[in-house]
Amino acid sequence: MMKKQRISPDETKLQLLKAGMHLFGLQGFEGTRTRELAQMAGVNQAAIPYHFGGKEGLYLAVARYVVKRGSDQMKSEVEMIQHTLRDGKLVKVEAEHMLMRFFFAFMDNIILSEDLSDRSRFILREYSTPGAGFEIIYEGMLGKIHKLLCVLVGTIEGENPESERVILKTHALFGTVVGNALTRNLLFRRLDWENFTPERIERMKQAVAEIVCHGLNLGDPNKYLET
Amino acid sequence: MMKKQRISPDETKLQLLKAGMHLFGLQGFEGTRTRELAQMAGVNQAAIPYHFGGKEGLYLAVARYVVKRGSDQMKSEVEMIQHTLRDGKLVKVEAEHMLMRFFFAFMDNIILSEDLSDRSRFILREYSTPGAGFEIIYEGMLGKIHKLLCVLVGTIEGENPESERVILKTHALFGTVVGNALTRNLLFRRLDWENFTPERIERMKQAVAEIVCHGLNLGDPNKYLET
DNA sequence: GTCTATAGTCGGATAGAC
DNA sequence: GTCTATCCGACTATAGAC
Repeated sequence: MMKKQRISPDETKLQLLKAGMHLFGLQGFEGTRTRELAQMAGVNQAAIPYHFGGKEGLYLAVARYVVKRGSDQMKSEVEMIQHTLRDGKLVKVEAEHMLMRFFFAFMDNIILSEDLSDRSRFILREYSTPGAGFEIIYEGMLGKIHKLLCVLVGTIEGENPESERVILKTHALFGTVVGNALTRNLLFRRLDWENFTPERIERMKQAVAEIVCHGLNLGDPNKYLET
Repeated sequence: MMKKQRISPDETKLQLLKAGMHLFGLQGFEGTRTRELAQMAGVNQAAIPYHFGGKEGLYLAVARYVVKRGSDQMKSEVEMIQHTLRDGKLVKVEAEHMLMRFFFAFMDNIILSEDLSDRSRFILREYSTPGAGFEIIYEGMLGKIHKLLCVLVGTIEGENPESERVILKTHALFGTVVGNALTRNLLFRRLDWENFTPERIERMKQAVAEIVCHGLNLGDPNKYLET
């Protein structure tokens, strides 16, 4: 007993993945030093080239890790929807509830733990620098979620879920949710917040729900489009 | 005549600002090399420390340049709204039209020229890395726009424009617009687009207008919130 | 597998001629 | 003000002992 504390190889990799998710998300790829990563992970700097083939290898591994954790988290929501779809019995009223449930689950997931906050920052950064990382996240997660949402919106509106119209509308709707995460710093400034809390998220959900359910009740949209 | 082509100091600075807006927006601060910046600007690498005190000085100057150009562009819309507000005669129906006009102008501005595309990329990046640059953009532009939108939404809903409820709702609404820019790569993948065109933007406006005007027509939002 | 030490590269700022 | 050349610090990857 009491022999030198030495973590397992798997633990070394895991700690590096966590550190990478955090630091890459905050500072970007070039803005993050391998020494920082190693220090935060509590491992040696040389462990990065050894285990991941280099800094870039670690970055891509982090992207896959983010996808894996995100998929696990949304799994129950996604499976419920897919199950109903497979039965071919998805009707409007169910689609409505599933859409809202999904949005709310997404908002909870975006925010409510440090790990999740790291994940959302990492993903946000991928939006602005599409590359191999975005590819991994799109293929593994984002694309699937988006398609699923389009199925729900298409069902609600009685239209082809892969039509341009439904995709654009779904994307705009999704913006009400992801915008809260992507532009969180703007929101924080406006409300003098320094973080999200469960109570605040409930009030954000209320606002999102109102928009999704009936926008601003302005009547025929076309009257604004005839410019 | 025909003496050695030598650009003016102002031109040197301008070219560096343009190159900075483009490259910083695409690659981030650390991801961009001063040699790249100088080459794209067609000037000498040593001109960066000379004119801007260093790479970081150039970055902040770019942030101010982005604010200036953005303010100029939105000036007519903003002034029209402010003018009406000063007269104290803003009524619901006008607020509705102004809100939509503003959203549409914003969408046009986000997208429709290379310069604008560079600007929006630069701003997007600031969202994910708040720092001195975000400060400049918030103080000079984003905050003002957000407050103005809240006034419009508050007027439409007959509520205090600076109440948390109105701010959250405005932010969610604004998400339908900015989301199209922030998550453009997701949208492009889903629709097999490689860029925006005026026609595509018109169809995006249609989708945004529908959401803003009446969401998905789902009835009482509270029925989804009682979890 | 992990560690220390270091090699090798690169990038930003500077010096100084023009 | 602009240019070339260069310095100096910082970073990643590697070598090699344990």
